[in-house]
Amino acid sequence: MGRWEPNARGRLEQAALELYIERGFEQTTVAEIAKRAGLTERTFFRHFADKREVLFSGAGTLQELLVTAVADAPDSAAPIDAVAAAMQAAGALLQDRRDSARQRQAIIAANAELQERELIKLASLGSALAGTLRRRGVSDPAASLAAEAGIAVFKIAFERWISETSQPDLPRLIRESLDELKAVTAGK
Amino acid sequence: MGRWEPNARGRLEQAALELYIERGFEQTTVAEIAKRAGLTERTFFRHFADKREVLFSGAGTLQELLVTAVADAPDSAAPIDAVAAAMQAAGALLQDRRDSARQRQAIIAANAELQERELIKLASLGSALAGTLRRRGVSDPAASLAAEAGIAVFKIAFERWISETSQPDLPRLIRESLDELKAVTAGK
DNA sequence: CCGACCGATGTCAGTTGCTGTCATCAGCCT
DNA sequence: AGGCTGATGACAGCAACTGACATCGGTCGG
Repeated sequence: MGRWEPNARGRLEQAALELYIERGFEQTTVAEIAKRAGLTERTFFRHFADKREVLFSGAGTLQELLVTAVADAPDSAAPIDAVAAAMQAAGALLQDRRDSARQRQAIIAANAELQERELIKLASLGSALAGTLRRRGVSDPAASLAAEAGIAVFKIAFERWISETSQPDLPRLIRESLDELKAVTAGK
Repeated sequence: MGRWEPNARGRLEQAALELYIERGFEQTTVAEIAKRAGLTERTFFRHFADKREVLFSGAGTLQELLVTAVADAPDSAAPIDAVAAAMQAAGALLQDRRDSARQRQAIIAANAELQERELIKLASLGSALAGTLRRRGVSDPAASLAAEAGIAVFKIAFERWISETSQPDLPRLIRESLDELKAVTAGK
């Protein structure tokens, strides 16, 4: 233990989330976040690259999860199915945190800069998944397209999951979204 | 005519492009851009919402183009083919500006903030195309998926077009990318 | 047990993106 | 002539972010 209160990073995340909800992202200053966490502005920027990143701390873990899920898929699985299966596994983890997911998504939906950050995280995920598919022997245009298509499937399923008044099953929505994509791209 | 040199906006665009190439995006200040254009920093922000936007002034036009192309597609065209045809039309327009496209893409590739901006422009394009498809009678998950898939197809074709040492035909790359997507999503 | 070292934090000054506000100055209209 | 308008300049100010240096406990080798 150091001489300071423990878990500075966690306190900063918590404080930021609260303030973003209370007054919105733009109306919150980093100094306010730091103050609520009992720290200084400078320390905030030692833990997070910028004011947005505090909302995306879980992205790295999620990406690793999906990458290993794709890497561990049976060899018999087609690329798009390997990606979709990984997405369903991730979806299952989100299933019981729907309320926090909604809250977070509401914050992001209210601010363009946050949407930009989310999009680049998804793009990074796409590159990682494409790389994993290539390591499984999938050749290049197919690997990138399967990864991008998988992300599109997830995005649309996630939107529906968040916006439904009932509480649908996210993995099921992902599977349905994948089936819909397959139908839509069924060649003439 | 006013009392000032004409085409302030164009001069700002030109100056920004030059400086972004000369020293990179981050190393260029808005004050420098304005000075090279013979204007002030304040005037820059009257013409462009922020320092990045100056690289995306054509996005609106391109989006309108694609939306009308999808809207004007024959009723017999499947959603994904209507989108792909629109992408091919846009690709044909880019075909003879490959050098400037490469230059621009090199600037964007060197900076994460610019990549974020590009991604949100593509996302906005996706929403617009999905809306157009819906107006054509396509139901919702299919419309969004067709639009997103079409954008993925374009992204991957564009990357190849930019990175090839030879000078391939962009519309052809788009068609090939679409075929690849159809192959990849061919359900079992 | 002591002093050197280390890692997390604080302090402070500075740059830059971006905004609000008011002044200026031609041309245009009546 | 006089007033209106639209584009620009001038200036002050805020907030995000960075670099440099100080501080303070704990740890570890001697």
